[in-house]
Amino acid sequence: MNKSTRLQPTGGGAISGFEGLVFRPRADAPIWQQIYDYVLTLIDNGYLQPGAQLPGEVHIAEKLGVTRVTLRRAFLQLQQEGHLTSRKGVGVFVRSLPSTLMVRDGSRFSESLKADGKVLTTRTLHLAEEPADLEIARQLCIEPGTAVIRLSRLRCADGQPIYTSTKLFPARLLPNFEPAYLRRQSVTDAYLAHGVQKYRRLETLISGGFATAEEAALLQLSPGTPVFRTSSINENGDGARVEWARGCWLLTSVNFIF
Amino acid sequence: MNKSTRLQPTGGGAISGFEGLVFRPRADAPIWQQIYDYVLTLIDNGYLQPGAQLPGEVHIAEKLGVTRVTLRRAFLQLQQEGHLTSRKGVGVFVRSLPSTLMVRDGSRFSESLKADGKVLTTRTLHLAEEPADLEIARQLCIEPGTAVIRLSRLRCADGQPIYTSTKLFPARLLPNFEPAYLRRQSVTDAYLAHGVQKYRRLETLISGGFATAEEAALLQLSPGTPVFRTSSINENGDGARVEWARGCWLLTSVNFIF
DNA sequence: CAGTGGTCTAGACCACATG
DNA sequence: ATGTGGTCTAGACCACTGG
Repeated sequence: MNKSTRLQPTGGGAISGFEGLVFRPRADAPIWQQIYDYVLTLIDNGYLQPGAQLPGEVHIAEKLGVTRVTLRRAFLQLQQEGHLTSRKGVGVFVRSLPSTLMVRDGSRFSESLKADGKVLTTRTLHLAEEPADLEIARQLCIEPGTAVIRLSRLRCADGQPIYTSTKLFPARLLPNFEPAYLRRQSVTDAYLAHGVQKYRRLETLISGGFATAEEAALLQLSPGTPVFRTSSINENGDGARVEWARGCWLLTSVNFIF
Repeated sequence: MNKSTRLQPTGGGAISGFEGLVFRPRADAPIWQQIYDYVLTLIDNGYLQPGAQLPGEVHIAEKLGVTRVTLRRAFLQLQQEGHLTSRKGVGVFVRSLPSTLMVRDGSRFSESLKADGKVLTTRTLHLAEEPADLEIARQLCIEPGTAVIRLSRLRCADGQPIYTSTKLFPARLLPNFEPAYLRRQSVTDAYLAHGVQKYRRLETLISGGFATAEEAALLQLSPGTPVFRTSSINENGDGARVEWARGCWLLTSVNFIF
């Protein structure tokens, strides 16, 4: 904890519309941290609903009796933790954090994604064939240049983006992938249509990183927000590699269990 | 990527002592991001060695022709990614990122921690008996109040703190833990001394979070830096739970493989 | 066009660590 | 006593979005 700063807290007030909860700066902690706590409290207590837009920064800063710089220091942390999102020229919004999804391994993530009471939806961003580059070829144990199917998706829980994934399949093993998949946006369906009843997770790698601009846009985060990155490989019953998947997950809303 | 800002970049220069690499602000990206890149380059090229102290912020800011605020925006990101650490009243230092350790599961983390060529050291922070609280009792399947052994450690690679862990053992199963452990600071030794030859990982949970003040101090990070959190349980050959371990890892320097 | 967030400046005071 | 990082202010300009 960073101790600190003002001997005589001056400001005070409340975000317009939430006068029920007043902000009273103390002298024992940085003001931006107190604003951070204040906004979190507003969210936790339902004053700020998921998806709601906050008043403008200038307005809030004035109400709280601080500078925009100080306010934004608090917002920065809140954004990095996934509680807020901002869209330039538009506003700052509350990002409902899906109180952490449990992701069990053993099969594919998308299957084990069990969200208690949450509605999981899928958006297919990209689906096309392409030649395998060196990295893809290495992961799938095929020759570079071989045709592979690239599938990029965005998965949401209750409308909030949770993770994006890019999967790559050897086209030879799944020649009729597209129509089979598109019927219900289900990879499992596509597998079944090709007689792949069983597959097993060969290896899963979890690492940490920071959202790129594209990832941030998809997940409705600020660029630089910390994320999980996963990389996993599936084999079919014959021991052939049928899928290489990479995922990008919001750090604060997922638990992995193995 | 945030496009932006200055039409006429004014500043320019180099951090004192690294005149070999000059900082030339462009107009197509935020200055703080360019400083971020600049410092990363200095580190990558060996101008800034691990552990080295940077010149004062005022000095650097002046040299680069920016405000301290702008400089600190870059430093903030660098700290959150684990490249820099700062100690109040002392200075800013380069944190050598151990190019990501691989951590394989299946046994205990500490055993599978294979760092290519890195010297792994252990610092025992705390070792004592205590009564189990509700959470501990639940995790270890014992009665609340039963005696447990708490062991907190800090592990470093090449002197750089990588992760802290707190392990809890039922004292009944390991009555002679302390001397057996302390001989080589090895939990495995303590197990062997009690005839626990085999144990298996019952469950591992990986989540993301942000370093608390204590964690930050131990890991030499700034508070609020994103981290991995792990929680795992080990059983002995009889199916009894012998260990509940929680870990806190620097997000950017660890890969988990399962 | 007006309003929003993103960036930057130029100053200032503070707590802390060190010599 | 000095130098460090941590915090804060008051103002400004910009690019973007939407009506």
